[in-house]
Amino acid sequence: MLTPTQLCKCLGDDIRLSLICLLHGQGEVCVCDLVEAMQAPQSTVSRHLAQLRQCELVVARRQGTWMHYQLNPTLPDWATAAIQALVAPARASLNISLPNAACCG
Amino acid sequence: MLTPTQLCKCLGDDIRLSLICLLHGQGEVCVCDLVEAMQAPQSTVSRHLAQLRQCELVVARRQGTWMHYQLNPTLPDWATAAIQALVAPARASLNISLPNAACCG
DNA sequence: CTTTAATATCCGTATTTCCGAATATACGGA
DNA sequence: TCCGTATATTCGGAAATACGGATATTAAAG
Repeated sequence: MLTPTQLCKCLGDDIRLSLICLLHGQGEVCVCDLVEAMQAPQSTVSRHLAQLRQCELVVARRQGTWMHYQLNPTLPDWATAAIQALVAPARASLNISLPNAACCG
Repeated sequence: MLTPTQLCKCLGDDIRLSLICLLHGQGEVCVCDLVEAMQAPQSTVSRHLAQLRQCELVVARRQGTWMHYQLNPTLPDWATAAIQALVAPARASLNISLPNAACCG
């Protein structure tokens, strides 16, 4: 089960926090869009996504070769509240630009 | 200035998160009480307190040989909100027991 | 000015985390 | 079945972090 320490460890990294920001309030986003938005190597983004999945901060759905990620909609309330508090200032400090167009249908 | 990533890094450690829990809602607490509550070597507690000070999550006041720590009362609102969301579940998962009696006047 | 108590800092070591190229896997289409 | 695309995992090495005993600092007291 997710602990506060684990949540903070997960969010205590620019790439992972950026990914959470990209997913927050966005429904599903596919990996290619995340990779493009992050401007980081695919393996790096994928590794961080795996870590977020491991902590159950995000859930993934396969659609053909594409994977669609979204924030875990069943997070405990305290985690949702903490993320909610962090997203806005994180977007500002990390300069998050949402991917305007989906790479895949 | 404190960034969300920094805040999460600071809170993403059992000892530091425990210290924050011990200070939250408590006004000032002196180091000896924190060391006793943590059951960790004094140098370890002091090192983590220094890190929390560095990020400005806590402030210290010297009174003779004692140092009194408290949560920084001028944290940005988003940081206060995030900490607020985390403290209760952290207390539960980390088994935080508040020091009942102050070691120093 | 020496001693004692409280706390901070130093330092070598152990552990963890991060990176990205290379490789593997999963899937759809030809 | 073979190929190409999307994504995940592996792997070795680099960098960051954590640890705690030893030592330094600060201040009060004698």
